[in-house]
Amino acid sequence: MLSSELADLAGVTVRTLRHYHAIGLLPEPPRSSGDYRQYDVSHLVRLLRITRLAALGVPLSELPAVLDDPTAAERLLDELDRRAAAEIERLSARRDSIDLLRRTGVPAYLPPELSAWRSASESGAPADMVRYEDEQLILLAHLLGREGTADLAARLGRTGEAGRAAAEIEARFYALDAETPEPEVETLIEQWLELIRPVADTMKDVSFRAPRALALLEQLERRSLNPVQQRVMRTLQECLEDAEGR
Amino acid sequence: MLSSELADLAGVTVRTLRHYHAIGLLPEPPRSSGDYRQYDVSHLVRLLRITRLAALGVPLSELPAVLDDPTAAERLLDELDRRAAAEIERLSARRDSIDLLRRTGVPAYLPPELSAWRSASESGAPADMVRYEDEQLILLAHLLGREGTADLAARLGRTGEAGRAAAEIEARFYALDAETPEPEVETLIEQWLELIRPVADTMKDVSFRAPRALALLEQLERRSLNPVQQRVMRTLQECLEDAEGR
DNA sequence: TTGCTCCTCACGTCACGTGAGGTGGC
DNA sequence: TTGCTCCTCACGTCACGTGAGGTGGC
Repeated sequence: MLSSELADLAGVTVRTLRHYHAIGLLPEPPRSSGDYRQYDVSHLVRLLRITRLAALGVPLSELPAVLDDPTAAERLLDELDRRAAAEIERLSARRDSIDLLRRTGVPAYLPPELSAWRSASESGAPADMVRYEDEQLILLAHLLGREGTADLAARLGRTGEAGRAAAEIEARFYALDAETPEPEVETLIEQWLELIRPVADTMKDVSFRAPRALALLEQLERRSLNPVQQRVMRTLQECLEDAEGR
Repeated sequence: MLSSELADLAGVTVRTLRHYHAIGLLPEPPRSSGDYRQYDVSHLVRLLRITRLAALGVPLSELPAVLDDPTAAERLLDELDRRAAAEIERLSARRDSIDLLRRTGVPAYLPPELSAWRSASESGAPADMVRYEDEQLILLAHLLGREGTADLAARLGRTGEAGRAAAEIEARFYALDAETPEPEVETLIEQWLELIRPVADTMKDVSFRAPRALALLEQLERRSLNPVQQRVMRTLQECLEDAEGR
């Protein structure tokens, strides 16, 4: 039979046959007139043995050994099974992420676990503040790790009244600039402190994967926040540290 | 921070950073003395956005679009999910095969579904007969397809007494050669017919995936069986056809 | 001065896919 | 004579891995 017949019978492409010839897996058959390859049933059987093992995940480079020695395959099976299981694990996690992304409706480059913490885009904050918030969440989620993020999201969930209050404060924070009257800034700090104090202990409790995590988050603030906003953040932090010191 | 710090923080290799620079995904940072790249937190965030999307299965070539336009990702999610699901399906089938191979203890290049049909290796048949039987099973399983093989194995299972009888007949068949006395050949044919007749209808019933399937199986016989064995096969077939004709 | 880390090419990986350009059989 | 199928190079794919060979900072 000709190349295309063999390929069709075995469910592969003609190019695959050529490849197997090139690496010595499949013997070259005799040629007919016009240099056409004439395969017979022995080539089909050889090819089926190859595709069978390839479907198990055996690399082509291992096939010469495995085709000749059945025990060689047996030593491989455990490893192949482990790899398949690990791959399935990865792909299942991927599907879970996709599912969560769709349910939260958040952009795909964001950690969906923290989607509830995203307030800027809904409160109509300026574009650069939306961007800052997104970047902060991306950085935070990575520095916390998968478990740490899930843990924090569970402990500091943003549901109901508390969530709305936090979002409202943040909206006012994102709107701050040099024009904001000083009393308004003061009021914001006071109200924010009141909201944060009860959960400050929980925040102290989180463990980051990198020692420089807090420094990185501060660098992001310095890059994205205006002077008034940076002053507010500093003041908040000092007040919390004072409270802890006492 | 330097290349290796950034890479460690993001959980990638330095080579990956270089690759992302080369394809324009990650901007080149300024250089310090000695031509060292000096990254800052903005590069880390950009990198994390990239790895996040890459982990979802988004190809790097799509990333420039997806990073700028959140809706672009949304259109991709369905496709990515389908691909992940299909991959999982493939890998699960692979694991099932590996599991079945281990349970049957059959060489990995054989179809484990038909492992019960493999008698030559256990009955101490000559090496070329073991080989023939294996090749026949490989070819048969492929020509029947996954479902067809499972179906046939279920309907013509080789368990208990009938299985032992078949194996015994086959052992005598594999031992046939020019030295075998004619009466013994005749007896074998008669006994084999008796065993096969009740299930001949079931055999007629199977549908092959390729029209040339029977011709291929016959070609394999012609390549591997000696003249006496081929004569036995022909006689068997003629008797079954006669019985059908009546 | 000695490692250590950084740098830039540049080829390799894995299993084929995809043309380009040419020839022979129905 | 016209398609159709076969043939042989040979470069491309995808996301980096892996040296080779050289330089600068602690």
